[in-house]
Amino acid sequence: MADDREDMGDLVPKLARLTAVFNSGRFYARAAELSYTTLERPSLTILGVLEAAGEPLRIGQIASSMQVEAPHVTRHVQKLEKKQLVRRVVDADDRRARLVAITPAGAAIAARYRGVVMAWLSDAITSWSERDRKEILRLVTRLVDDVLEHLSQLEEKAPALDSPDPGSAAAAWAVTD
Amino acid sequence: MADDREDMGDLVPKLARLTAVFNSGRFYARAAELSYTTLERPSLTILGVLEAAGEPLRIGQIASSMQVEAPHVTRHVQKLEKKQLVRRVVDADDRRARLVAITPAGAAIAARYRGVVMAWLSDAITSWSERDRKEILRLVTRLVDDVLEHLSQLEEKAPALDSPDPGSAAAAWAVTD
DNA sequence: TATTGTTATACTCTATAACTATA
DNA sequence: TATAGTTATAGAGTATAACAATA
Repeated sequence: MADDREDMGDLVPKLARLTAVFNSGRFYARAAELSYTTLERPSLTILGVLEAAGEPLRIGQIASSMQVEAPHVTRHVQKLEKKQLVRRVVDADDRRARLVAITPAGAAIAARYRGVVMAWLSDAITSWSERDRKEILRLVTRLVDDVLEHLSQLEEKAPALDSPDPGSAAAAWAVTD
Repeated sequence: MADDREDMGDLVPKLARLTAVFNSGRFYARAAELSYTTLERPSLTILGVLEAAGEPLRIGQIASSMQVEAPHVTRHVQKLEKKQLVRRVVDADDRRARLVAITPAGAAIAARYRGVVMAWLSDAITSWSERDRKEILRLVTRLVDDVLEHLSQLEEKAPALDSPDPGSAAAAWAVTD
């Protein structure tokens, strides 16, 4: 168990760098430019979520998928609606909610952006074997699923951690920032 | 080739979600809480970079590693210095530069934070086989290396893309946002 | 009374531009 | 003249709180 964690410890800095690259303004700016879009990053992300889902989603579902709070999604959906890249329909089953649906114009932009990133990623790993390509797709897919699953489990049973027990062993590590 | 790209297309949304999770404020807030630190995220990232490097680094090196611009690093290094989590020494070889070195207190915080993330990641994949764990470490490591390599190649030969040729085939795709 | 979403506000993150000092 | 870094400023990204409407 301790050994497992040691092994995985090497993965943390790697993932940190990977996320830094994909999340960097530089990376986004370049991909957006090649996609001929002036949309802000969260707007493009929303289009991507809707495209991947293949069906209209609620604000809450989009927020959850993006790991952000709802108001953030609301604001960008409003901008997207003005540009007619999404449209909103009242959810017949629950009239508090309104479903966000991607329009053909929105889907075109999402597909173009994804195509740019895809081509770029593909170019980055041209030297990989067929087997390694299949493996990374399988393992990253599984990692995403398990990480999200684990995260939602933590959130269910977690809220008591706001004020840690000062007498606990963990608190004894505490170091002043 | 077109097929390769199709396959990798599935990887894009997965990576997007993975990076969204690791980069989300929620995730950071939780890990920081468990690490008993009140440092801001970029400060913690800087400590992580210094810890991983194992030697003092220049501002420019840290910025490059984080994929951000130098002024951003400067500001956070100044905060870290006030808290005595890093110290700065003039580079004897080039007196324009000053090396940023992590202090024992800073290293303690970085290690604790990494430990939290590591344990959390380890818990998320407890059900994985030994083989899959080794594989994801190997493949993600390779992916990071290749992606960074490819990115730096693009930056070398890229700057001409600011104003795409309006007559090109690519520009013909252009769709108004 | 709980839940879905919106509006208002503020803070964090990051880039660009202008500047200083050394090479 | 070019490079490493800093200071100043502005804009993008996101969270929290207060509210409205429906369940």
